Amino acid sequence: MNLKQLSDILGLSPTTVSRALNGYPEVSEETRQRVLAAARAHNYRPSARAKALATGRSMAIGHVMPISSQHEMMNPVFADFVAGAAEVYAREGYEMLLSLVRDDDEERSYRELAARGSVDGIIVHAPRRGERRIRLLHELGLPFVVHGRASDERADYNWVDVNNRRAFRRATRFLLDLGHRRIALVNGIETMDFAIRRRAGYLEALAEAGVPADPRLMRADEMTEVYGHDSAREMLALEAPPTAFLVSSMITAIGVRRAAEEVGLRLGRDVSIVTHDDDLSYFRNGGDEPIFTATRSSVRDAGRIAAEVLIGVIRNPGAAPVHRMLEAELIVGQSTGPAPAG
Amino acid sequence: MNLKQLSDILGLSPTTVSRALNGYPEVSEETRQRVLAAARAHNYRPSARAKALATGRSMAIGHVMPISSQHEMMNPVFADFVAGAAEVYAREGYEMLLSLVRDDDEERSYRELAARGSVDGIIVHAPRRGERRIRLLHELGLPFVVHGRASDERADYNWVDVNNRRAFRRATRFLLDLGHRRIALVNGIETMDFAIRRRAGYLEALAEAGVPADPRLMRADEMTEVYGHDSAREMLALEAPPTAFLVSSMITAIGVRRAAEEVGLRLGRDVSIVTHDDDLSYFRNGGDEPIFTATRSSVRDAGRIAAEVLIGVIRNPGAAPVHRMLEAELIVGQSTGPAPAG
DNA sequence: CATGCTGGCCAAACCGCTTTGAAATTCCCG
DNA sequence: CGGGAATTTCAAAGCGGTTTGGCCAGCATG
Repeated sequence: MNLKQLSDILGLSPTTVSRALNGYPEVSEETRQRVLAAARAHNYRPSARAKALATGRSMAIGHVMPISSQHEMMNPVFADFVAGAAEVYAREGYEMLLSLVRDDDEERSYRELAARGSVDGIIVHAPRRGERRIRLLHELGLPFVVHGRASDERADYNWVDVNNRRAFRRATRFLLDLGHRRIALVNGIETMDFAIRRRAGYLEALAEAGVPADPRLMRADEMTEVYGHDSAREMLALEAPPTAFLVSSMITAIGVRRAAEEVGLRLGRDVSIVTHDDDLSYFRNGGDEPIFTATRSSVRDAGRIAAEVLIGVIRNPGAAPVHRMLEAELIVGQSTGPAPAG
Repeated sequence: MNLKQLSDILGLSPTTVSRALNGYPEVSEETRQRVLAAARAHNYRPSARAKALATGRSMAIGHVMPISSQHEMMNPVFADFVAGAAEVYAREGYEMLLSLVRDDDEERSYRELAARGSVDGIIVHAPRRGERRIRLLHELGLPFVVHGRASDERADYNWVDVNNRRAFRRATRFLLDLGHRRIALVNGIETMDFAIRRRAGYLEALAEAGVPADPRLMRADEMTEVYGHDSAREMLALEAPPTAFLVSSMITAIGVRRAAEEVGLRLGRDVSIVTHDDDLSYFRNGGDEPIFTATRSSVRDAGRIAAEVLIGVIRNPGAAPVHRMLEAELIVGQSTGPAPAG
C-alpha cells in the first residue's frame, strides 16, 4: 500500500492525502479524519526510503563505535548507553544506526556516512587523546554529540560527560581520609579521554594530601576482569603492597576482588576497593547495601541525555554548543574501611 | 556532489556513470576507469536514500531487541553478538539498524519496520516461549534469522543457536561424575527459550543418573550478579545445601562465587561451579587456566554466523530454511572438584 | 456587481538514483 | 562496400513520497 493507492481509494490526490497525514492545515478536518481512518484501515505507512529522499532527512541517528585494531573488545558499557539513547529515539521517531568502525579507517567511514546521507546526526563514542573526529565532523557539517570529551580539541562542540576528574579526586580523597597512603590506580587505557581525566583526579588528590604517586601502583589497560585480577596480584606481591585500589570499572573491580581473596585478604578490612560504577542494568552494585564503594553515574542516563541533546541540535542547527556535565555520586559500600595499621 | 553533477563534469549521461560505478558490462573499460577516477577525485558517494528508493533494497538489517516491560534490563550478551554481526555487515556493505522494542507493542513495531521498508531483513533476538514473532514475520514476508529457537513454533524458519540442552546435560553429567548429588540450577528466566532448554538438559542428566530433581535447588531469573549471589546464599543456607552450582551466565556465576566466599567455602574444594560462558570480550574466563569450569560458546561467533545466514537468505529468498547448531565446549577450570565427602 | 480573500483541493515538479528501451557508433564478414 | 551484429551511450520513466504554484468555489467587501 503506497500513497498513490491510498489516495485512489479515497478519491483524493496524493497531495491532499500527504498533507492530511502530516498535519498540514490546508485540509479540512473532515477530510483529514477520513484519510486517517483509511490509512489505519489499510495499515498504510509511508515508505521510509521515499520519505527520506523527498524530505532530505533520514530520521536516523548514527552511533559510531571505534573498535581498536589492536584489542578487539566490545565495550560492555556501550550496551547500556545505547539502550538509553534508543528509548529517546523511539519516542521521537528516530531510528538508530550502529556502525562499529576500526580506528584505522575511521575517517573514510565518517566521510561515507556523511556523503551517503544515511543519518541526520552522529553520537561520537570513546573520544581519545588527539581526537581527530571532531574537526572532521565539523568540516563535514554533520550534527554530532560526543559522549565524553576530547581534551586537546580547542574548538567548541556538543558533549555529554561525567565529571571523571572530580569523581576520582573525591574517591581518592575518601581513601586518604580513611588513612590509606598506598592507593593503587587500576585505570582504563590512558589514551581514552575518560581515563586521562580519572588519573588527573587521582593525582590531584594525592598531591593535595602530600602523598607521592608511585608508578608501580598505577596501571592502565582494557577494563576486563582478568586485567583487574592480574594487576592486583602483582601489586599485592610488592614489598610494600597497596592497601587500597581505585578501579575504573566494576568488572575490573571484580577481578581485583578475586585477587585479594586469593591471597587471603578480606575486603573492607585488609584491603579497600573503590570503583567507578556505570550503573549497568545487569551489574547493579548490590541491592540495599552496595557491594563496592563506588563513584556512580548511570551511563544509561548519559545515553538518554546525549540523544536528547543531539535531536535538539538537529532541530535547531544554529544554536550554541551544548555541554552537559554529569556528576557521579560517591556511594559507600562494603568494600572500604580504614587503612590497616602498620 | 550527486550523480547528475558528476556526469556533467564527465560529459556523460547519468545512466552511463551509474553503470560504470556499479560494474555493469555495458560500458567500455576506458570509460569506466575515467568515471571511477572522477568519482574518487570528487569524493562522490551515491545517496543511500535515493539508492534505496530506486533499488527497493535498503541495504540495512534490523536487530530487534525485546525489552521486557517489567525488567528493564539490557542484555550484556547482546553487545558481543552485535559486534560479531557488525563485522559481517561492514564487509558486505550493509548497515545495522537497532531497535529496542518493549514487548507490549512488539507486533506494531515489526509491522512498521516491514511496511516502512527501512530494512531488508531482521535478526530476531531472545525468542521466548509462545513466540509469536515468527509467524508474524512469515506473514510480513520479511527475511529473518532467529538467534535461538522457538520451541513451540511448528513452522520452519532460519535459526542459529547453541545446543543448550546438550551443553547443560554434559555439564550436569560432569558434576555427577565428580560425585555431586545436590546440584543447583541457577538459570535465566524460564520463559526464554535458551533457559528452557538448559533446564531440560539439566533434568535429563539428573534423570539418567537417577538423582531426583529438587525444586528448592532450581532458580530462574534475570542473570544479574546480585541474583546469583542471593540465590546462592539462600540455597547454601538450606539444611541440605547444594555442593555444586550450574549457572547460566558468567556474571551470575560471579555472584554465586561471592556468596560462597562469604560463607567461607572455597571454590573447587567445598563447592563447585559450572557456568555457561558466552566468551564475552570483556569477560574472558581467565587466561591459560580458566577461572570457571564452563560450557563455552562464543556469542560473537554466533552473531557473525547469524549475519551471514541472513545475508544469504536475502540474496536467495527461495532457499530452504537454514539451521546452524553451535556446540558448546566444556572447559575445565578451577571452580570444580570432587564432591566433598559427607 | 466587480474585486479580493480564503479555504480546500489538485497537477506537476522534484529528491537522486536505477533501469528499460532505443539510438548511435563501431565492428565484422560476405 | 553494404548490412547485420555487437558495443557503447543516452533519454526517459520509474521508485514513493513532499512541496510549489495554481485553480476553483464561496464569501465578504466596497
